[in-house]
Amino acid sequence: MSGDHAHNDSQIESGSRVNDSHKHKDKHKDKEYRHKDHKKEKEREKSKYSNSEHKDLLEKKHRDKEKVRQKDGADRHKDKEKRKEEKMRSFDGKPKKEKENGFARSLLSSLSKCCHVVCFRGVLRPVPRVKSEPDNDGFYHSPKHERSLKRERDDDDSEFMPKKIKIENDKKVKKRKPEEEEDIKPKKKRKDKKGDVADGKKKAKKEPEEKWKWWEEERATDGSKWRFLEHKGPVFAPPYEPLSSKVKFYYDGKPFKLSEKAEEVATFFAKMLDHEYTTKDIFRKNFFKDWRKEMTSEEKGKLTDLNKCDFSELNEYFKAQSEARKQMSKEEKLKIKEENERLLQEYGFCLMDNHKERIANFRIEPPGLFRGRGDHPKMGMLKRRIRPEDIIINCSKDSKHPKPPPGTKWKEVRHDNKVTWLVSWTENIQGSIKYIMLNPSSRIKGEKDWQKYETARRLKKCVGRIRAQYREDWKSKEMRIRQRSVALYFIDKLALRAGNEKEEGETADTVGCCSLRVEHIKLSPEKDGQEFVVEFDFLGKDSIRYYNKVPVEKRVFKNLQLFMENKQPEDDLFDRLNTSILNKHLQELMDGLTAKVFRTYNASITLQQQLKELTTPEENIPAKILSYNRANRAVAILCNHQRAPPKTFEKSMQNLQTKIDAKKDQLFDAKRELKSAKADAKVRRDEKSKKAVEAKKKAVQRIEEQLMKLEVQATDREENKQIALGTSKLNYLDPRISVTWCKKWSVPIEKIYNKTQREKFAWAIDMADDDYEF
DNA sequence: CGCCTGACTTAGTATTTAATGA
DNA sequence: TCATTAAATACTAAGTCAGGCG
Repeated sequence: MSGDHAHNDSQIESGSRVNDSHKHKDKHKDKEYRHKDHKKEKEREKSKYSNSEHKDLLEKKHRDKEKVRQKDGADRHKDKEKRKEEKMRSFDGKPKKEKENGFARSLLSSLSKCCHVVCFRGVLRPVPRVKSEPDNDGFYHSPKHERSLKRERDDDDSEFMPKKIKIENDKKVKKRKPEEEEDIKPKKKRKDKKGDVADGKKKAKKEPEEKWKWWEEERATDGSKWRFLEHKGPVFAPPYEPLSSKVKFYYDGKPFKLSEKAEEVATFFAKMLDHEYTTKDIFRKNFFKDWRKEMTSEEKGKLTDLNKCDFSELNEYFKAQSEARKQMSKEEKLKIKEENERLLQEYGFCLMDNHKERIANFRIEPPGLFRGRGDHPKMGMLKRRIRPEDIIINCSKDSKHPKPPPGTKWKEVRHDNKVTWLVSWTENIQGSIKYIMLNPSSRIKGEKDWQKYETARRLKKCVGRIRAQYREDWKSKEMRIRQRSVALYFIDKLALRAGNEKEEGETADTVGCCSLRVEHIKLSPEKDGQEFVVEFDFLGKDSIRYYNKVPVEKRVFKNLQLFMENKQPEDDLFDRLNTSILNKHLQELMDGLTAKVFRTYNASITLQQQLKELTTPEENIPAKILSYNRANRAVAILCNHQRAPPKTFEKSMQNLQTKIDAKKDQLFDAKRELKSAKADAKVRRDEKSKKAVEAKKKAVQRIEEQLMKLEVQATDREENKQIALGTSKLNYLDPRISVTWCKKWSVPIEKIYNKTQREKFAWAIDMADDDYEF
C-alpha cells in the first residue's frame, strides 16, 4: 500500500473516450530529427500514381488488391499532403482534449471507498523490484542456436508445477517434443478418424458425450494448423427489402422516391438518426459522398444537400418495426428462434480433424455505415455488401466444399492448412481482410491461449533479469538503447501496449508506448509531494483515454527530459524506437517474448497476488467473490479497461438500495420476532416454543445473509461503474489461477465463469489443481 | 532493411436472452 | 403474465506481430 495508488484514482477518474478532439497533428514536421521519416519520401513517390475515381475499384476483380491499395494509398497521401499544407497555414492545431461522455465523475469517491482497488500497485511492484521476482532463467543462451523452430514450448515449468500438474506437464512436454513422431501422428490420427466421424454423428444427435480433451493430445510441430477441415461456408446478410411506398423519404420538404440502391443506403442512415454519429460533420460528409455513389445520375443531380434530406419517416418506420418485433407473440418468437437454431446447426459448426467445432462468426457482416471509434476519419463511409464473389473459402481438398448460393461463385477456394480461418474477404473501408474463424472453445484457439500463458510464465522466471537489464540500459551512452529501456520500463510498469505506428488519416489518432508523442506526457520534478512525476494523457486503443500520474525513478525522469529536448509537442517521444526494434530486442532476451507478454504477465501475476492478499478464509462465499472481483478489478485498472457507465446505472443502484433498505426492515422485524419467541419460550419452556425460537433464529440468519449479499453486490457494482472486467478475464488472466482459487476456497466455478467462459477455459478447469501457481 | 500485409488477439458496445419482480 | 433489468452473446473495430518482398 505504498506510493502511487493515488494515481490509479486519477487514472480512472478522468478516463474517457474523447471523440471530438479536432486535433491536428503533423508529427513529421521537422525532419532532421528522426530517422522515421523516409516514409515521407516514399509517400510522395507513390502519390504520383494517384488517380481519380475509386468507385470502379469496388467492382474490379483480379489483381484488384494491388490496385485498390495503390489507389487508396494515393488518395490517402494526397489527403495527407493537403492537410499538411493546411497545417502550415493555420498554426493553431493545439490539441483540444475534452471529456465527452462525462465518463468518470463520481468515481473517485466510489473507488476510494475501497482501498484494495487503488492500492494494488504498491503490492504489484515493491520498490526493490529487481529482487522481487524470481530470476533463474539463463539469460545468455544463444537465441540463434537454442531457439527451436517451434518456440513457446514450456520446457521446464515442471518446477513450477507441483505434483499432479507436474505429471501432466511432463506428459505434455514429452508429447509435444519429439519431432520424429511427426510421421507417426498423422497415421494415427487418420486411423481414428473414421471412428471419430461416426462419433461426431452420434454427438450431433444426442449431445452428451464426454468432452474432447484436446489438451491431453499432442500438438502438431510442423506449423500446420489442421489436417482436415470441412464447413458449409458463410451465411450471407439477407438481401435488401425495399420499403413500402407508404414510407416516404423527403427532399427539401417534398416526397422523393429513391431508387432501390440509394434507398438501401438511405435506410442505413435513417436507422442511426438517433445516434449522435449522424450529427458529426465527418460522418455526414463521408456518408453523403458514398451515398451519392449509389445514386442514379438523376438522383445525383437532384439530391445535392444532405441537410435537405428528411429521413424521419423512415426512422419512425424502423422504430415501429422493432417495437412490433418486441410485441410479437410467443409462437412467432419461438419460430424465429428455431430458425436461428437451425442456421446455427447448419452453418455454425465445422469439422476439423475429426471434431465438430463451433464457429465464432459464421455470418458475413451486413452492409451498413462504418462506425469507427473515437475521432475516426472514415466514420460514415458505406460498408458495402459482401457477395459470394468476394469470398475466399479455405478448407481441405478432400472435404465437401461449401457451395456458393445458386448462380454465384466464390472468388477462390483454397486449401491452406497453415492458417486457421475458414472464410475471408476484403473489407472496403480500410482494405483489410476479415475472417471467419473458430470459437474460443475450439482446440485451435484454446491451444494458442494456453500457450500464451505459458509464455507469460516463462517471463515470470526471467523478468528480474530483464528488469535489471533495462535499468542498466537507462545509463547507456546510446540514445536508442536508452529510449528502448525507458519504453520497456513503461510497458512493464504501466502495462502499456506496444504502440505500432499508424497511417495518418486512415484511423483515429491513438497511440501506444512506442508511438507516444511529446505532447502526451508532462514532467514534474515535484508534484503532490512526490518527486519525478510523469503525467500521461493520451488516447489508446479504441480511443480510450489513458490518464495517469506516476512517480518514476530519477534516471527515467532525466532520460525523458533528454528525449524531449528540442522537440515539438507533436514529435515522437521515442524517435529512435519502434515496435519492431523493441520486439526484436525482447526476442533476444527471451524466446517468444514480445511487448504484449508483459501485459499478460503483469495482469496474471497481479491477480494471483491480489487474490492471495484479499481473500479472507473465514468469509462467506459472496464476500469471497467480492474479493475475487476486486482482484480482477485491480487488473482491469492496470490495463485501463474502461467502459461507459451503463445508461441505467444510477437507477439500478437506487433499486438495489431500496432492496437493501427493505431487507433491513425485514431483518429488524425478524429480530423482534425472535426476541418475543425467546421470551415466550422462557415462559412456556416447552418443545414447541423452543422449536419456534430455533426457526426464528434461522430466519434471522438467513435474512442477515441475504442482506449481506445485497450489500456486497452494491459495493461491487459501485466499484465497477466504469471498469470493464470482461476483457481482462477473457484475455489476460491465466484461468488456472481462478480455477485454483475456486478450488482452494470451495467457490463454485460457475460464480466466476459463466457457461461460455467455462467452455473457453475448459482446458484450465480440467487441468488446474488447488495448488497451481502461475 | 524498412514497409506492407496477412493472420490473429484484444476491445468496447449493441443486441438478445434470461431472470426478476410488479 | 407482462415489463424491467441484468447478464450473456453477437458484433466488428482496432490492436499486435511476424514474415515476405522489393
